[in-house]
Amino acid sequence: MEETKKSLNFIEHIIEEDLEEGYSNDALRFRFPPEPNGYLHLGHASSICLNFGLGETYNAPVNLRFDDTNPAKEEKEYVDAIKRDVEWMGFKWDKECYASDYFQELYDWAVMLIKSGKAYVDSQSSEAMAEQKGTPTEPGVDGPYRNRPVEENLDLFERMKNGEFEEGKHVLRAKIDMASPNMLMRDPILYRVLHKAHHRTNTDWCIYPMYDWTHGQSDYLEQVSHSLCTLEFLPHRELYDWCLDQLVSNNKLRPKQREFARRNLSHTVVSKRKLLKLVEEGVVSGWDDPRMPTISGLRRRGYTPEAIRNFADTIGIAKRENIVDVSLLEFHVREHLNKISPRVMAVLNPLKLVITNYPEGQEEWLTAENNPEDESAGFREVPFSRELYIEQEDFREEANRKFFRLKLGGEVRLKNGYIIKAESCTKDAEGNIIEVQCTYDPKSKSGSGTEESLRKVKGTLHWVSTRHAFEAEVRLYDRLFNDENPDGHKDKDFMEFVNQNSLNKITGFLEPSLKDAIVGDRFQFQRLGYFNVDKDTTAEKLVFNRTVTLRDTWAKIQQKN
RNA sequence: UGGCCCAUGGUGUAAUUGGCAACACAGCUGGUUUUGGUCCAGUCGUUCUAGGUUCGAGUCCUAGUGGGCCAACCA
Repeated sequence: MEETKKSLNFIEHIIEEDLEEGYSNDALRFRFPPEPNGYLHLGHASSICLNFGLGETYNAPVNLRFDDTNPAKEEKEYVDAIKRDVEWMGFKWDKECYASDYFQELYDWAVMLIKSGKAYVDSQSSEAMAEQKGTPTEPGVDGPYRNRPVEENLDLFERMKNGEFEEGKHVLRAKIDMASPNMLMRDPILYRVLHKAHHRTNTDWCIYPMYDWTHGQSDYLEQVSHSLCTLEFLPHRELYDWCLDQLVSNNKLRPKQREFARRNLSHTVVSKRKLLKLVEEGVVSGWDDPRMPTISGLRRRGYTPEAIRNFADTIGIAKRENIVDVSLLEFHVREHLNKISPRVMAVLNPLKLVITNYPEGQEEWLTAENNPEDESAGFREVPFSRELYIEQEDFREEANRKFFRLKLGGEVRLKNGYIIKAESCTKDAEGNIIEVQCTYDPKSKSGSGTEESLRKVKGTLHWVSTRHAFEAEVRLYDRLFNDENPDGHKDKDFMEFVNQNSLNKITGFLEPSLKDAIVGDRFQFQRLGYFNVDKDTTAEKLVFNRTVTLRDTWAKIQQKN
């Protein structure tokens, strides 16, 4: 099969260039390096697809590396959740790595740095150091400890490691240039004292390396060829390279850091800090609340890994600011779910429909196609009887020609069943329609092949038999934020845009075949949308999440009028 | 009042590296359809501005404009 030439993103161009300039394909290695301080979200999904995707196209290994240098924020719970999410996405990492595995090397390298006069122990307060650091427009000035003798630095650093000092008393700083136009080069802190247990090294260490003294070295130790991160790390690149300069040897590969723009999604936030706030303030039920843009939330909502990967591939990667429209994500779930979801009938806003010429007490089982997109999906039987539920929105006493549904005197087909005609309706004291009476054409049965069954009527309705249907909880979701860019307002906090009606729990009436559904099962409720079974399901009650609605042209027509 | 990064339709990304601006989504029109779904066809619309180099510029240069990042013992 001729494959159309795929266009490359700018990262792939860089790699192609490296390959042309003599990089061996065997030297390619990537990594996905999350900090285990929260759950992965759609932004991470993009990065995962980028790195692991590169691994697949170049047949190169990809490490999963936990950037765990801050025990104050990191937990094993997050490590486990991250591994689960990456696996669910369908990717296999080569090595499972931890920055904390390199603490000894990092310490040794720091000692080496001190010995060569390129690092010193600073004993000032953080305020004093901040003051000397200057501002983006003004150079910094040297601090009083900058020229501390090597022996004294060595002694103090060792005692920091031995736990002789409390937090904040001393730090180890690189000696670079307090006047550099790049703030990060103004003698960055390399090590700080933290008397906290680490989820892996426990209390073995009480000094912890900073990000900049860890990331490049970790890449180097793992021989990662291309270290990809988001744009806000661009200013760190100079420091990344400075750190590598201190320790790379000629016969080993020198990693390259390259930066891409993080993906923003409209009507949501993708920042661990902000997602954490939604969880802590109880706006959502947890990190895996189906409204969350986390991978675990999307999974619970009924999204498939394929949908997310296709989405990530479609939006690609670049260097400019962006807000990707959620409709693109929704397109990809629908596209996949349409292919794989069995069709079923469920009524969410029931209106009783009585077929007056259908014998009382009679029932029959009609044959229904499971998935018109998949011949192998087969057929099932659905029960039909005199009393049915249809959707309230599917009946009007009067309506114009654009309304393809049931109206008095009008005809409609009941999906997989008969053509019916509405004759009358009953109202309660407030004037609400509570029942519709209709007649059916016994010869019009679907699939019977009779002349009547072949008749074209404009509308087809889904339905359930009142006697056979069973109740289930159905959770309908709306976007979590009313604003397209909730954290894009300087004067307003993103929390102000939280949609108060993002969750609507209702009771639905489902066809009996659904009784055996188990957690995670996905269905298309015909004419309504895609739904999956939520983990809150119990032996007594099934709970469904609406993953996404079907495309709804009728809703658009109505909006216009 | 500094340094760095970025600028292509409503959205996201491409453009054989200087050679006919393309793909997907969204929107709109129509067709098919026992899901107002799917599918099919059509349509809409773009290189931030001003100069320059060139036979030729989205691509290179200069200036401007707009947006972003940088002053955590976070990553």
